Amino acid sequence: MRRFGPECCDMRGMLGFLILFLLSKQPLHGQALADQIADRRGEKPSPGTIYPALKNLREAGFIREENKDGKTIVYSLTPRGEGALKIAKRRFTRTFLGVYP
Amino acid sequence: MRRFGPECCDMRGMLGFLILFLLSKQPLHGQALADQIADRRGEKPSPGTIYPALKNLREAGFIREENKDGKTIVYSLTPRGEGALKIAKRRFTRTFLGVYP
DNA sequence: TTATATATATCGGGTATCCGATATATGTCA
DNA sequence: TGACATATATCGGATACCCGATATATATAA
Repeated sequence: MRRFGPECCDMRGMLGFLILFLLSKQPLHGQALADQIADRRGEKPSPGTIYPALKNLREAGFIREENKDGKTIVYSLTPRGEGALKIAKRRFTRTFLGVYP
Repeated sequence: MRRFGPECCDMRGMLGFLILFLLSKQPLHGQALADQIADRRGEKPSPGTIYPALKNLREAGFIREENKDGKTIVYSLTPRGEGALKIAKRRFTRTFLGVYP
């Protein structure tokens, strides 16, 4: 099926970026994160999507488990994650300059 | 290798969107398009990337060959492509709201 | 306690996406 | 004319990305 960018159902590479951005505004646990993404995209990422993505970001040293409160795990950005986000945002802005109305 | 979004070397799905957006501002041929993308991203998409992407968009009815001038082929948006871009831009804006500084 | 709902985790698999290499055609310059 | 650069095109291959299904653990309710 022919797709392009944000019209299609998945993010194809932008999910990690979006997660970092959302966590930079507010520490969240996995499900709350998925809910916020659902609000934006219109479709909630599946568990098989969100948890591996969080794992990758954690292994990359970009996020950490802030609060393991019983069932939930709250994630927040590490200093390294903040740096990576800053670079990514700059690149994102340059790449998509003018797309915003 | 661990990557996320626009920090990595490819766009993973955003390329078609970016092409549509650039062509909506100005009809371009393949190489000029690749050069504009290079200006934004910092890296020029390879021929094996840009031409299949254009082919997909053309087969989807989003762009057409406007001017076949000797060696170059100038592409521009069709009405259908404009409609698709409009939807995609709305979705993009919602999804990445707040990312721009 | 038992049953149910929620949160996290992982694995297998499908596929879109992109690149490198290569090929063809056209234009340009000596 | 020949040599070379540019533009387009396609193919094979690699892999990143995401989903569906499933599993485990914890919390809550009956």
